[in-house]
Formats: sequence, structure tokens, C-alpha cells
Amino acid sequence: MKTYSISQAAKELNLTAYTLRYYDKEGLLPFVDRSESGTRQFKEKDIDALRIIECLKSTGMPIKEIKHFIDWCAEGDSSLQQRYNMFLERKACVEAQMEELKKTMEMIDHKCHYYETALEAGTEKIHQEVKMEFPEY
Amino acid sequence: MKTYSISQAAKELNLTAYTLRYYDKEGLLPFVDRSESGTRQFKEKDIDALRIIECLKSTGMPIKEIKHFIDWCAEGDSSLQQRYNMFLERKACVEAQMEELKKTMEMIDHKCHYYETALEAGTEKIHQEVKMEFPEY
DNA sequence: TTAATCCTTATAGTTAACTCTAAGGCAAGA
DNA sequence: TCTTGCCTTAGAGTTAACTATAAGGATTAA
Repeated sequence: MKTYSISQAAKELNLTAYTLRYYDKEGLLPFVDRSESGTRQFKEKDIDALRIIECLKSTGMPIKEIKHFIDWCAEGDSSLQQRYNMFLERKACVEAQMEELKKTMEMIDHKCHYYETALEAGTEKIHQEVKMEFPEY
Repeated sequence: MKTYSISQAAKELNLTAYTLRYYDKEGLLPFVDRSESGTRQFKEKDIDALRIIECLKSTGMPIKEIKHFIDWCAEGDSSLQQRYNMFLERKACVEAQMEELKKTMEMIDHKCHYYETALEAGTEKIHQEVKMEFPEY
């Protein structure tokens, strides 16, 4: 079975070897086996697990909370409900982030339009004048 | 014209007074006027500007870069093009974030389904067995 | 064999964005 | 008047997540 060295694994995941060692130190990688001389040997399955870790991180989950999940995984079937609940919470969190991002996009679009108009007119004053004639709402 | 004290402004923006003073120190709030005794007096327009600052922050823009935008605003019409370009870049950035979030959501959904199936079966093993019969792609 | 290039552990430093403390000024209500 | 509760400044402390250094061991390529 193919294994990856720490730097190969890092490359695969767009991380650094430093980061992977840091994750290991924080207890995120208890499943990674070592060679006789103590070198970490990342299996394909470990890379997949790390992709899940990165996914959780991208939802804004701090490393200490991700560790709870990793611990639950080691516990086996008795923690299935907790793990399911965690993913449901993450789902809600991501949905909220999507909503936020939509609002952000609306503001950015509004500003893009603001500057397009200003550039056409050659001055930002165009917006002040418009507002004086047609007060906002 | 109504003005807000720093703590009122903070409340309005869901920030703390500490944070607003920090922003000021970093040069993000040169437009905020002071009373005779030196107290910051936030105008409605200033609150709106802070909402834009928060919007930029939510796109992942660091405070030092936001300062460039604030400086451009003070420069007037000569920086219109730069400011427009900046918002176009932010737009692209937010679009990329949306794509990322979509991928994250797909993984989360996949995991939710994984745990639903496992909970029904009472064990995670159901997934290993399935994989043995029908290898993945 | 010798240098390069990996790897290890332990520990220190960095960065961003706050977050708070200390010391003190001002103004309104009891 | 005096206490409460704002406000100010300067500067120190915190936190998360890296990021790097030091000291040294093992493996590979010329």
C-alpha cells in the first residue's frame, strides 16, 4: 500500500510539513502510523481524513473542537450520534455563512455600481447630487 | 444632526468600543470628528462607512489594506479608478469564497448522509461492507 | 565518504485582530 | 459635593494558528 512522507502529504493537501506536525501535536492525527525509525507514514485514508479536517476548518471550526471529533472517531460506534449532530451543526453554520456572503456580495455590487457611475461622471459628487434630488427612501 | 458616542456606535455595529478605538488607531476612522473635550462623535455617515469597513473585513481583507481604501477616499476623485478596481477584486474574491463554501457544503452533506446511514444500521461498518462489494469508481 | 535532503523533537517567534488595564478627565444625578 | 459612569490615551496581554529554529539522526545520490 502506497504511503506518503510528511512533505508529500503536505504537498497533496496544500499545507506545509510544519502544519501537519502541528496538527499531530494538537492530537488531530492519532491514526497516522510510523515507520520503525519513527517517520510518519500517511496512508491514502489518512489523506482523506485530513481533507475532512480541512473541510471542518473551512467552516470556521477551531482545531480544539476538531479534536473532539477525532476523539469520537476513535471511540467507535458509540459516538455516531454525536458525530452526526456535529455535522448537522456545521451544515447550519455553513448555511449561515452563505447568507452572510450573499449580503456582502450585495454591498460589493452596490459599490461597484457606485464607482461605475462616478467614473462615468468623472466625479463622486454625482451621488450627492442625486441624493439631494431624490432623498433615500 | 444626531451623533453617536463610541459605545453607542459600537452597539449599532455589533462591535466593542475597544475595537472602534483600535480601528481609529490603525487609521481607519480619520473622518470621525471630535467634540471640544476630544470625544469622538460618530455621524450617521460614519456608521455607514464602518458598515463598508465591516463588509470589506468579511471578505477577508486585512485592516492594513482597508486603510489604503480609506486613504484613497480622502484623496478624492483622483482615486476613483483604484477604488473601483479594489471593489472588482473583492467581488472576485467573494465569488471564489462562495465556490469554496459550496464544495465545503457538499462534503458536509456527504458526511451527514454517511452518519444517517450508519445510525440506521447501528454501525459505521455498513460503509466498509458497501465499499467492498462496490469499489469506489 | 560526503553532501544534500529528508526526517525527528522541543521550543521559541510571528501575525492579526483584538482585548484589556491603568491612570486620569469630565459631566450628570442624589 | 460626591459618586457613577461615561470618555480619553498609552501600552501591555491574549489567542489561534501557524512558522521557524536548533540540534541532531537516517537515507539517498555523486
